[in-house]
Amino acid sequence: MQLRRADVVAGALILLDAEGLDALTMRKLAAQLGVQAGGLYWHFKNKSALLGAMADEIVAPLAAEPAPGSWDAQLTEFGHRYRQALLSHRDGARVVAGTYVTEPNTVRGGEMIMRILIDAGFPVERAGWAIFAAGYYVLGHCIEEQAQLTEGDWAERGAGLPDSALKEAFETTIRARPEERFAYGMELLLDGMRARLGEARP
Amino acid sequence: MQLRRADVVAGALILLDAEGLDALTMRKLAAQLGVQAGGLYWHFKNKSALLGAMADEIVAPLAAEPAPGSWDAQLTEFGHRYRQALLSHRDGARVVAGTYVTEPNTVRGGEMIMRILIDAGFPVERAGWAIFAAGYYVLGHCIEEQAQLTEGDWAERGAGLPDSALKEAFETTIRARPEERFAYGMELLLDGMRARLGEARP
DNA sequence: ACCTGAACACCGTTCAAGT
DNA sequence: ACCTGAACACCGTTCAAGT
Repeated sequence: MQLRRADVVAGALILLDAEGLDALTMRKLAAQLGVQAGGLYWHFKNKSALLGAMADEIVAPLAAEPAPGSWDAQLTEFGHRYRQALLSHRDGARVVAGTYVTEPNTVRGGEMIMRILIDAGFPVERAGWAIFAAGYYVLGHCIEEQAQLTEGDWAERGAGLPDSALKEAFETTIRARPEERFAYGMELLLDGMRARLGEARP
Repeated sequence: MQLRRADVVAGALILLDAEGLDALTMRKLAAQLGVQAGGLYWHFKNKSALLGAMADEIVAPLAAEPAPGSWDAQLTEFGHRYRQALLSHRDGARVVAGTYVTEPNTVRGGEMIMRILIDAGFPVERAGWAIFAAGYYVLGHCIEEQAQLTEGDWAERGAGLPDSALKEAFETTIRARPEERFAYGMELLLDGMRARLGEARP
């Protein structure tokens, strides 16, 4: 039974979950699929093309329509859905961050978010800027969330800090419930968007 | 003449600027410093410790006091200073993103930013959350800014997209003056912080 | 069309031994 | 204290050749 492109991606995601991004090598993946390493290059031009395909798979939940509601509720929903998608695979955020995907799910998701903001009254250019900004936030947050799992306790790192407001902030931040902290940052950005929208059409 | 730790970091930053992060190897660095690869491990436990030291060097401008002014002006200043610092070395944003630094400049910078927000009236925990959020934004923005240089024209990527609101947003976003786009995202976050601060103590 | 076998040109890291 | 020499255990990628 031959290997199809989709089998390679599926196998790669299994290996990712089992061993993490740093241990995801073409050789290990090939072995798991019962194939020689070179054989993978018939399906993918190189490793980064494979990672792109994995990223698009991870981000697939973004291609679904948002529930009806106000533009800010829909945007919040997308933000949380994006986070969940990234967290659904080990090192998922790092995989997605490392690729500039123009594959189907990413594109569909991006289009829907754009439509929400534009329909809400944002000029096209500002809508793009706002969405990029929110995207950076979500990615950064999730990369750090997932780093905690891999790197053992962050408390260790905090311990390296001198006593200070920073240390206290660091520790309370790290100890915070991640969803709550994530939602706070999303709200910060949404407050900003609401303020800017108010200016645009009073 | 022997190599000191600081010489290794300085040499690494030169190599980084010349060849980029992906080409920064312990072997090339050693060759440039006139030393064997193994010799570097006397100065640094491993490559990631070296990258941490490089990150702290890159971020050194954050250790300077902000100009007197309102809390939001000071925060804006820090944001732009952070961006400039990241852009001052090739792939600087990726170097900093890949390390959780507890070294002197990072710590001092972090403490000053915390103090600004706390003095402005933010509770410690929320100040930490807000600053992490802003930090993710700046890093993400700069990583993408620097990716443009290395990856050739982004227009190429945009060309892969189907015609849509997303494509238009993508292209206008990419074509925008980076400082202007950066400032817009910073303002979004600051608007959010102002709104939250208003609630906290009316 | 899909994969093997084998090679090429690298990596980071360790560690006895030298000075 | 600081570094050499040499090895260990890997990488991603290419490509003739097989089926």
